[in-house]
Amino acid sequence: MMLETQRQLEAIRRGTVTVLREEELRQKLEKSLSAGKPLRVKLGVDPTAPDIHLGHTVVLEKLRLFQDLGHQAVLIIGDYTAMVGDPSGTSKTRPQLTREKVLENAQTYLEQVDRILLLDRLEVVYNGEWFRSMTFEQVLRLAARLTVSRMLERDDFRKRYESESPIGLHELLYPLMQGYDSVRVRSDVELGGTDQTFNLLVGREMQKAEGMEPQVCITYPLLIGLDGVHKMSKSLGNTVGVRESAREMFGKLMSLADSMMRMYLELLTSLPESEVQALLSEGTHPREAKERLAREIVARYHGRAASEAEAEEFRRVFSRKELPQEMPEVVLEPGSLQDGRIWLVKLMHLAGHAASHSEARRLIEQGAVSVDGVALRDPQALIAPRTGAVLQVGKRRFARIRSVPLSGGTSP
RNA sequence: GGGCAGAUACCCAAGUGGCCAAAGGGGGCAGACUGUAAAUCUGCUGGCAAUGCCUUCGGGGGUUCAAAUCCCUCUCUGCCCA
Repeated sequence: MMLETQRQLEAIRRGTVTVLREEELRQKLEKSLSAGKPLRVKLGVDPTAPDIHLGHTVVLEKLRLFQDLGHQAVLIIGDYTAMVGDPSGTSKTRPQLTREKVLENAQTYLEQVDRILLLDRLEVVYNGEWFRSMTFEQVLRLAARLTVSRMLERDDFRKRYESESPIGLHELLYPLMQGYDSVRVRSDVELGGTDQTFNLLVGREMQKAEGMEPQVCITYPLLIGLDGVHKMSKSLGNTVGVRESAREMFGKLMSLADSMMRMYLELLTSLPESEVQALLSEGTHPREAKERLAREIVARYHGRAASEAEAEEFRRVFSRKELPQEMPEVVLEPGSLQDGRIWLVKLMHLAGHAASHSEARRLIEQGAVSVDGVALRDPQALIAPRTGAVLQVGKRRFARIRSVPLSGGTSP
């Protein structure tokens, strides 16, 4: 029993920033094991965006770890908290989502976590279940449990206050709501990113106030995004979404800064520590290590075969500078041609490789555009498209041209 | 409720009658160099078959030959007083 407790503790400790408090966790684990009663491990998510990215998956992976250890994972869908928008770590008020939007997002959210969590053993709860029917009196009583100065101690609020940017009154309620969730689901453990520390601690206080044994709070680092500087976040555009194609995922991961590799390997792959060490050692070329990392992560969402295929494709296109195996087609209707020719700028726009004609022009002037490997630098250029010709814009945007003959004709 | 300050492009921010499609920085894109890494250097970064034209400086209205810039009004934000 002692050994099992120790084993679980070690598994849980991996990758954490803080376990608060570790001694309580040990006791809870011991009690749980001897009574044969799994711990209730809470993770709250706000379905504010329909797409989840690797940054979100860090804690989800950890919740899965608890499932694997035999504990009860409780996923709270914050349909009500999403209507507030977690102020943690942000410098502005988040948009308040409508209930319909939130529920819609929640649905897609569950579809996406299915790759990570064991859904059949997951307890899913919406916090609207208890917030919806709360009376104003109850809200007031809850609100009396925290002070304004406590809130203003927080970096995020203080900065906003000092920079004279707005803080909505409702935002102050957020930690309270999250904390109350812990009371309602009687959580033994709550997981979150380091930015959640305050919210998690409020959970402890709320539970104590209700005479419950307080939850253990476990925090994990925030995954740094592709820019290598800021946390992964959709508004910063530095994300890898779990629903992106294998190709996109692979490419994005390969362009990761070297300094990010350790973090990604440790938080997103299940490679044993010894292998992680080997990959990061002098003996391994960073490109090799990164490729391994990319393969591991892509395999998680697209399967081994797709992941291997993508690795090969990547070597082909970027190391050997050959053409991709397959690429999107741009179909030219007869009507889009004049005297059998088309304006290059228009072709790029049609292929979706330039948002506007102006942008296409700029790209051409910058030498980013080629057809069949021949660079074209004249924005006025008209080209006679040959079916099968390859349009390339920049290093990574390709399209194969297909010219549709006049009706009745046969393909050349 | 009263007084004051403010809202500029993806973000921050300059501009206070024509020389403004709007300085600078960030971000992004492209080129060089590479390992589609980082760092660095260079260019671009509203739209339009384009030495010109059109739309854009919180919304609406006005003054003027001409408005991001002046006036009125509305909306939103912050500060001070109560």
